[in-house]
Amino acid sequence: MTENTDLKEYWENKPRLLPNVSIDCVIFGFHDNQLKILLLKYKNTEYYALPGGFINLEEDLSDAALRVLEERTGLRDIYLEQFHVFGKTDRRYDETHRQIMAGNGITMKPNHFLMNRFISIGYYALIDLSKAAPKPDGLSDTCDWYDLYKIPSLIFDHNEILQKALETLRLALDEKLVGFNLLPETFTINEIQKLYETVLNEKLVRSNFQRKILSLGILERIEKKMTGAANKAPYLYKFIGE
Amino acid sequence: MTENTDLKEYWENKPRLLPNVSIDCVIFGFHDNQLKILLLKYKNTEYYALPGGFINLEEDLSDAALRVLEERTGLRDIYLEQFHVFGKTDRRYDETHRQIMAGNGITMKPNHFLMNRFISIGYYALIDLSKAAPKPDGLSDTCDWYDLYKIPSLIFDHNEILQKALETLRLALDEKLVGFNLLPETFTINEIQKLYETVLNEKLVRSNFQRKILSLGILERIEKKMTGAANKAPYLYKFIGE
DNA sequence: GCAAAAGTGTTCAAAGTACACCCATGT
DNA sequence: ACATGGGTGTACTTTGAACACTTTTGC
Repeated sequence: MTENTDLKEYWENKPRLLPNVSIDCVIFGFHDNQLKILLLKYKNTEYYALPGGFINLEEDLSDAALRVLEERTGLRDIYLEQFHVFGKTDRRYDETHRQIMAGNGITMKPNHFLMNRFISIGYYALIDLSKAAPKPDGLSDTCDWYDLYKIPSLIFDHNEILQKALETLRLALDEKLVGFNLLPETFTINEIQKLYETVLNEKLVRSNFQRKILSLGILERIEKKMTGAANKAPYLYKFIGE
Repeated sequence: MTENTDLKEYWENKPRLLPNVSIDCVIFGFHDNQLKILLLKYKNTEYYALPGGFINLEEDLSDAALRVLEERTGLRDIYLEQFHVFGKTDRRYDETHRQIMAGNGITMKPNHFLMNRFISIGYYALIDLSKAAPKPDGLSDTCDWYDLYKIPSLIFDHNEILQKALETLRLALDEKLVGFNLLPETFTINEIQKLYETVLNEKLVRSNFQRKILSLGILERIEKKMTGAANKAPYLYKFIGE
């Protein structure tokens, strides 16, 4: 049985899933002083979407979110936070689903389980972009990073979901920084500052930021980092206890 | 057709609801310097529960929460906030459901829609207890206020849901105070302070609280309130623009 | 020495805390 | 008058923003 036969079988029948509920993951990745978002593009369409999935009948909600994240990035043990449930009655996108499936050579019966209203539970994650290995799902042909401030138009209400995730992230940045997998093992204060500036989309005062971030008491100073540049070498830091 | 026949019919068949999803409402009410919670007690059982409900197929999630609130309190246009989704696989309470139904003379078929895993979306509301007219639902015989710090053991994971709601409320108190319907039309600063102290479960310094709450810029001073007590009369306040 | 970036110090303002004092009210 | 609770003032501490100064590095 080829992989494609599996895929057709899966989508043409009603899988053993929690009906009418989906998960959407806003996966933030940081690199090159840019905050990026992981998006899928469905085969033979111009439809971009957040990585998402469904919940198996015997699967915790949070595990389902972790699974979606792992399937798309290969990463495990990642900090994931639930931020909102989107539940308007007009979350029903029969025609778009039909086109996505058509792009994969799959014909949907009128009573297909996707032909229904769905509520979607939003999760967000923050990762070190360089550690991820993005992988499209069966229906999409690309799974790539997009600059947060150059996001294409997304299917369904995914632009709204992304916006809400970003708001939540901005409010939670300080408290959640420890659990984040957004930075490499060791890093300079300047790198964290760039991260903050990118997430908040505003410039911060270097000297004050330094004190503020150190005062959180979550950083441990390691050795200096000789960059080869004609200036004072910054210290490297890591999160305490890691 | 008697009302009881309707009830039996409703619960013995699969109603047109979003399957496997429920709503639970943590309804906080303030009165007599006490923070209370609205709880149901199911007929002919010792089971206490948060007011809850299901989502009609053609109903927004937030409207469903508002409807549950109105059905139990008679109140409309109330501030409601979604705070968490509870989605563990063990949220499946066949035996308890069976007993609740049995208490109402209803026999559940083995494939009844409640005999399944449910995820539950938590909402919380804050109301002026004296404005509410609690009304049991069809399956319960009481719908009453319980002191927050004397909560009985609740069914399912409702104690956990309540705890999470309280944590969210404590963090959001300042920002959400305006939208709250937790106080009467007009009130004294002391009444708000009692509210804060009850919610936070700690004593606050009177003089400082006064300034802090006034500095929020959301209160408008009305006339004095002659209490008849042997002390200076406090001013009454109302929320600006109400 | 000089430019560039890192690290530290200084100053001022805002916000939060502790506590004292005065004011109004009914007995 | 005085006890009681409401309202305001004052002094101190903490937090945070603005900006100057010093240190380190490679050319």
